[in-house]
Parts: sequence; structure tokens; C-alpha cells
Amino acid sequence: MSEREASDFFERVWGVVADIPLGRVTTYGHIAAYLGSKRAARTVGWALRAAAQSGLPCHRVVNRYGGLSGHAAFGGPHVMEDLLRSEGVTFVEGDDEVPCVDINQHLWVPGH
DNA sequence: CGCTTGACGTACA
DNA sequence: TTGTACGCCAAGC
Repeated sequence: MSEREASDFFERVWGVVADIPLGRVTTYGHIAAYLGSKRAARTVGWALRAAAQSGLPCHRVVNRYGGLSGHAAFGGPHVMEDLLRSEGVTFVEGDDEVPCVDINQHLWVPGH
């Protein structure tokens, strides 16, 4: 409406994130590329941080390696992982203690 | 008002 | 092949 708390770039990110189907995940790069600048992934992360405060399912957005990057923004290191598992998303056994989403199986692309 | 940081990704050396 | 630098846009200091 009248309040424009964020730039158009942020709104577009939120629109894409809100369009992610349940049980699917996407990456910062895909969102950024869909907006027109694939290198704007960092800016997408900023929008997602604000999206967490907007109530958007930002937990469905992971990095290019399927790693959960913004777990800290959810209030807990296991919140994001548990949310994705609850939606039916599978994880790959990573080398570290941090699991990675099986993007090969759940990767969703905006505009698809 | 200007520099640095930040939920990433690609390009180049 | 691995490592470093740059680019994107906005917010924080």
C-alpha cells in the first residue's frame, strides 16, 4: 500500500520465496538470477533476513551447496533443519556436522 | 557522508 | 586444481 519499507529488489525476493512450494527448496543464486542479477545472491540473503521478520518461508532457501546458511536467523541452529525435514525434505550426509539439503532432489526454480 | 559488513556466487590467477 | 578477488544491493557504524 503506501508503506514501502523495502526496495523493489527486496519485494521481488519475497515474492519468489513466497512462491516456493512446500517440500521444495531454492538457492540464493537462482533467486538472484531470476531477478536479473545472478551475482546479487548476497542481496538476496539480506532480503531473506528481513523476510524472516516478514513471516516468509525463508527456511526453504539454501545456498548453492544445499547448506543451511541462515539458521541463526531462525532463533535456533536446528530450527531450519527441522522445518525442512517436517516438510519432507531429505538431507545429504555432509562431511561436517551440518547437514545439507538434497538440492538434487528438491531444488525448485522460480518461474517453473 | 563514507567505509565495512553481510543468509552467496562466479570469474580469474 | 585450488585460492583469491570481485560484484551485487542494502544496512550498520
